[in-house]
Amino acid sequence: MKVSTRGRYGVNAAFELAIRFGEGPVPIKIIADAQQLSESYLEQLMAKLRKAGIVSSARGAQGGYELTRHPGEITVGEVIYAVEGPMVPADCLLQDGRHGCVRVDTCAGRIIWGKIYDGIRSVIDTMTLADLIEEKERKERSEENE
Amino acid sequence: MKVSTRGRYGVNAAFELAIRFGEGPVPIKIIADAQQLSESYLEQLMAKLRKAGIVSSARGAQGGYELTRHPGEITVGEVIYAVEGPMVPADCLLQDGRHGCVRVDTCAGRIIWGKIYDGIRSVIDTMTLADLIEEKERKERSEENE
DNA sequence: AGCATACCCGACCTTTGTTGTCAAGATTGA
DNA sequence: TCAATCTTGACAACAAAGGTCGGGTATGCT
Repeated sequence: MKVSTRGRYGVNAAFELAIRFGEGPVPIKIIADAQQLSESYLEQLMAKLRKAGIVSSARGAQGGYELTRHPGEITVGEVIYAVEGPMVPADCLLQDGRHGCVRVDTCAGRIIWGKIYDGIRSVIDTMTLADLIEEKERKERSEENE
Repeated sequence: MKVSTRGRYGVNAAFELAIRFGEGPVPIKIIADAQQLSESYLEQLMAKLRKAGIVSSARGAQGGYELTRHPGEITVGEVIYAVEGPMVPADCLLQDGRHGCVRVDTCAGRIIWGKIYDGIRSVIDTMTLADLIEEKERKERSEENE
């Protein structure tokens, strides 16, 4: 039960872009350095974010990536969904309506996975990148007072 | 963000044992048939459950597996933990106290993963195998009335 | 022209999922 | 008691998916 590295790096990268929102395109190298991960891998994630319309890219010198919308309008869920697909703990929850699991009657776990799924979504679908920035700043302030 | 097959099969198997609690050892073949998965793979999961003290095993004819405690005293979380390790969405949440992530200050995701982790645990640590049985029976009753 | 940067693609390694093979222990029936 | 049979236990082999990296190409600024 892990968030894949895609999800983790993706959120971290989006967060980095959120901090720099409004400063123009940010090259991938900057993000990779800040988050200590390889440029090659990050590129693949940025491609997914671009295809999902979350970031835009600019080639050439002074190019890079930037968010297409204000950080307050992008939820963490959107980012995760873009890089690693739905945050559903078990595939049988995905199918529509009555045609879920082949063995609905014997699959006890569905009750559990459903509850977990609801819990996860209530977190990631309501929290935006702007909220993340705010929480981080609050945390830093409280640490200064120690 | 998936529960691995280990977790899913593990919970399903434990659930099957819970239904048969008190009837003596249940051979792995019965469980594998009921859940439609291979005996070989299930054996490996049962070995983990045994090492975790959740089930006991008896060899030879009339042997099999059974729960060591009443289904009401075994949480789903225990089972999942035994077969696939902690349900922590990101490893950096695991380390103790202040020594977590090497880059605590740059890791925005910790806020998110922490909230998700709390949500998941509140589900799986409170729900027991007996609760699962009860929920399933309730579901079946409501379907009869349709 | 030259440089900085995104973009595409393929190779490799690690982890997870899955199945099969053989050994070891316990019960049953003669 | 002995042998046949049922069952778990350990381990190896393989396939599939995810993660990681590097090289080469396209594009656009200066």
